[in-house]
Amino acid sequence: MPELPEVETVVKSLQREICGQIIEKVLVTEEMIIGYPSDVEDFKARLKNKEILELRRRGKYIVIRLSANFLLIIHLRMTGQLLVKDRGADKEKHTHVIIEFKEGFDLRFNNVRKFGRMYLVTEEELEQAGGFTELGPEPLSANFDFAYFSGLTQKSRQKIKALLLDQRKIAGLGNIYTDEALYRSGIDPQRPANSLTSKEIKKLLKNIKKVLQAGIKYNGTTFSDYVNALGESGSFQEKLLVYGRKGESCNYCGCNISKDKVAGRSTHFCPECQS
DNA sequence: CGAGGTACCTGACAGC
DNA sequence: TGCTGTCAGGTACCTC
Repeated sequence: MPELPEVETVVKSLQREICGQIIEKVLVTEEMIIGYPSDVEDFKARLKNKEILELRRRGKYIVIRLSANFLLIIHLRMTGQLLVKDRGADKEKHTHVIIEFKEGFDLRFNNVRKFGRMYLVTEEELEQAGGFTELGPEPLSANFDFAYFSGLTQKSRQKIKALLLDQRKIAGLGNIYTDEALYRSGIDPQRPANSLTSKEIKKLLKNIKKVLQAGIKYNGTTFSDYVNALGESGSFQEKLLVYGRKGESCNYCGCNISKDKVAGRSTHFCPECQS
């Protein structure tokens, strides 16, 4: 479900609700959600009485900084939701973890497909494990610039779509925003990365940033599951030019938008503008 | 290194 | 109504 703009929106909405809260109790009804520590009782015990200090995003990860140097790191994968709920609210069918705050409300982790994960580590543990070094730069940061991106593309024969989806190279792009950025740049998703001209690289770089910023501005893209921490949908789906528009006409040339498998993912593109 | 496949899970939807 | 197959915003892991 969520890519960078959706995760960013969740973090922002959550920040306002849970900063400064103290954790009283944690309920875990689906143990596979807890990626670390391996003992769920440790997970629960470590969280007890910790204060929520700060929230941030790294790629598609949500990073919650807690007191005593702990970090609660969450990946929503396809269908994860983090929701602020009243203590008495009905537990939904796919609520797998509930973090109860002393003030009387909860943070609940819903996840239909159970792919999402929560990791509770100390700063030291994270560092020992190599931290987030496996993740590429943030696409909206100044580090993600022409020099970096052209170096990346020029030394790879990968299909450009596969490269954009590779979190070790760029952290945060997913299937929707990749298709949108490639379409807006007029680049065939199948092109080998090292076949892009310098002009195309510039254009793609600019459009990656633009499409992500627009996604954030419209609070993300909601097709089915994605909502922010208050249960509110995003609206960027209304601005999509190719994703989910198979058979509809291209805004520029009028021909039908196609959908094919590229790099193992369903890929939407205009066969005319992106040839 | 790159490509392609499988697996993890559940639900929605199309077609019969 | 119900069965079957396909697909889904992500990623890890395997083989060729």
